[in-house]
Amino acid sequence: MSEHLPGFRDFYPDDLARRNHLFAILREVAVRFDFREFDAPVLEPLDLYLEKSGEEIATQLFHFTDQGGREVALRPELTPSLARLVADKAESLKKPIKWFHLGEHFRYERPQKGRLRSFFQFNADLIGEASPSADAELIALLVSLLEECGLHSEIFQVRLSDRITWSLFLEDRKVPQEKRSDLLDVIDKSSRRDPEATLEALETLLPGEGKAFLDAVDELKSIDTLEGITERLHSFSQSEEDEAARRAEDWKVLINRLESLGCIDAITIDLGIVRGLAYYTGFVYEAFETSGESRALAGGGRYDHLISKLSGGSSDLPASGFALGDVTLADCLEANGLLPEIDVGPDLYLIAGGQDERVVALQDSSRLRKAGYAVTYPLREQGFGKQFREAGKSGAVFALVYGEEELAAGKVKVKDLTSGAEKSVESGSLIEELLAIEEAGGLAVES
RNA sequence: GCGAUAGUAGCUCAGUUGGUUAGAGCACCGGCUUGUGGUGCCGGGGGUCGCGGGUUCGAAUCCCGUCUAUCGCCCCA
Repeated sequence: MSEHLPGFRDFYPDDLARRNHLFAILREVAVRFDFREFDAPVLEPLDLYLEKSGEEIATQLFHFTDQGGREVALRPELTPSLARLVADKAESLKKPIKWFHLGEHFRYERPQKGRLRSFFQFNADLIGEASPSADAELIALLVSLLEECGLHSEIFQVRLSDRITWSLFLEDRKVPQEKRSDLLDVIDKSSRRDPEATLEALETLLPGEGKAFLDAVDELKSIDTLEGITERLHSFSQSEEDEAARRAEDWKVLINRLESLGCIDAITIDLGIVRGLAYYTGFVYEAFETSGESRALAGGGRYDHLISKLSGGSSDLPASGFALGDVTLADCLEANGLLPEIDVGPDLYLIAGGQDERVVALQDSSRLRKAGYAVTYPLREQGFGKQFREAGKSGAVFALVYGEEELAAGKVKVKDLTSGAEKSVESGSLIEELLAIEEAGGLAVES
């Protein structure tokens, strides 16, 4: 039955109106935070993605060989393209770079709730600033985006974590360097896996120490206050100026900024968030519905070495950013009754009695359209009753009636389709009259 | 890629232990209606019952396969 490819969507006008409405909100909020919109190609060299993520990623890409023999792929994410844009002009771009992007992405994966093969993603990145103030700005933007879509902190929370804190934890426990990335992976999964499986995985990596390690991990994950984090980090410290002490200071700066920016209510400290990706280097976060079940609304974090890696070392800039997907966002809004029905009706619906009246109505439609009104009229000859019915169903704000009487008197009858009230106006001053009526908030019913 | 459940009109669904020409509401189109709609009345179009095969005198109904969707696993940039 399905006419589109699996994981792809058709957007009928009502659907697209809703999508555009949401996108307009996202764009507007991003601009308020002084982020600039950019774009990049949808189709990129396959290598761009293999370099970042390895060969295995190819099975999850839409990729093919083009007629020129080039291996190409539809973009599954934006970061590699962004890194190229930034690296190419790293010298001349004013720092910090605050850019955002809203576009379609493609991943060849099993479609599920909240995850399709084609989806739109809002990306925001802040490049060239390594301090936690940049992370705070991004998180504040994320919270604002969700709030302006109608959500609030009782519906969603941004779970905040830090990979450096985890590294210091591993360091403190004297875990060999080569096992750290695997352990972070196990820790990342531990929140959505049953404890037995986690214990088993830990025991494999650290024979004999699995249980003790798991207890220590759970203890760290249970911390949900700045004081708790600070205390724990100082327990890793050897001196007042080592990395653990500096990280405690970073946490303090970040949390204080988030407080000042007014979004602390939407933040939960939760070290259970690690994010699977190896390239994250600092604070990481994911936005979730508090109701629990659904997948992350958004996710992001700091990736200080990625631009260097993707640019082949030609430029090295600290960076941080997040992505917000349209599928989970729309699901969340719908579940909370916040998906608006967008009215796509015209401003004016013209109703004409006969041939002569129609000529005048069409002439007016031309004037009105040039003046900026969305104008429509029935394409076929129809009776008044029928035309009024159509006018009502069209969603138009006003009907303009061109009948025999109006034509003879050089007038047009304006009908407010919401209130049902009518007013005859001089044909020559129609636009002025319409403006006055709109100014007054419509035509009132005579009492 | 692996398991589980489902699939009947554009949408939501009904369809008796297998039995004539598969129905309803909403939506859509037309008429009543060349001067008043969204909210009246009458009528109409629209289905290879997801697709393919099998069992049977006969299949929307039972069996197998397949596709798609949903849920769980893997993954989640």
